[in-house]
Amino acid sequence: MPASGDPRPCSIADALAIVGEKYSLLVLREVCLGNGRFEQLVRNIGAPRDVLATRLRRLVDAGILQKHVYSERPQRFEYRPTPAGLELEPVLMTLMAWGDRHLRKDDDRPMVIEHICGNELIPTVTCTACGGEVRHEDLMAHPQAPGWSVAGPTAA
Amino acid sequence: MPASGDPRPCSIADALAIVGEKYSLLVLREVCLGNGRFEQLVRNIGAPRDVLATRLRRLVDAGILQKHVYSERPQRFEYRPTPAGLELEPVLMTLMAWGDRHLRKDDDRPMVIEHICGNELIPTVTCTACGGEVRHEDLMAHPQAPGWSVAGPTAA
DNA sequence: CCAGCGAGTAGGAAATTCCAACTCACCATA
DNA sequence: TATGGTGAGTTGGAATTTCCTACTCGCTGG
Repeated sequence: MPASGDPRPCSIADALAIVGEKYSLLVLREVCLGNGRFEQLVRNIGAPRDVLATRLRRLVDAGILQKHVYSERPQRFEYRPTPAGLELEPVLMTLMAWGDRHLRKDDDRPMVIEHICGNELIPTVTCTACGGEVRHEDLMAHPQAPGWSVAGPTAA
Repeated sequence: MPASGDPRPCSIADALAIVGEKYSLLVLREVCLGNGRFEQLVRNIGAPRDVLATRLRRLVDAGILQKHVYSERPQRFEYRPTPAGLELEPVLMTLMAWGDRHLRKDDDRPMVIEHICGNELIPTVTCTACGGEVRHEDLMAHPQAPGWSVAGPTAA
């Protein structure tokens, strides 16, 4: 992903420029689960080792992961999410829920997340101000910068 | 993205296999904004036309977009999100908010979304059951299928 | 001394992306 | 009826990335 190419200023594009490359979000999944060692990542994600090394460098540079030494002599590392990285976990949860709903028949979810409240986590994206669920019809886009021409129902 | 490669059964990986390719989520952004025509997509996303054509085919096949005829003779199309596609919009909003928070200094957000409640949308991912915000420390992963070995704090 | 593990690097084949140009159908004008 | 223009792609090759296998390097354990 050399040039962003995106002619619009957009935080979605910017975010994807960092975590949108192949494997990056799966790395984050593993790291959030505590499986942050290189060999674990290779095994659990199934990514080529060199690509993985590149991704890890990038995610560390971006401040999403941190390289943690879990053993001096022999020196061994583990990747852990930074606070910024942890803030992406809700994105993963939302994506997982979407996949569970739309990509699987029945209830054969490969993974269930339990929330501290005791229930299975079914994430909902809500408006912080009013608490209401975020639905397309309730949104209105207001471009703040040039480069945006919005046409449709979500227009400004 | 030929082989998923992911040796684990995982709805995050499955979802990313569909919408995780370069440009796919940007296509969804534009389409949710109502800019669903091929030429608009080319201009607004900055993707090569051939790649875009491939992505659009894939997203339609996956049931995320629908090709809509807005003019017979000359035949002209517009891509629109299906209900399944619209359910990904919260993912985009969450990603945008993350980008706004971590990738930009100050408040130079390129786009502000207004919620129907009258406030600026700041999305929060919450637990549907208890309404609490989803935070890493409050989650516990329970693998339902073989292929999972979880080590860390979020372990089962 | 030899084998083995973790964490990568190196080299080349295979697959994708990128770019510019081209097509095809149709309309508008003249 | 030629001439130009638009929308929605397709095509052909060059430039990048990915993928795969093997290799390295530091260190430990027997």
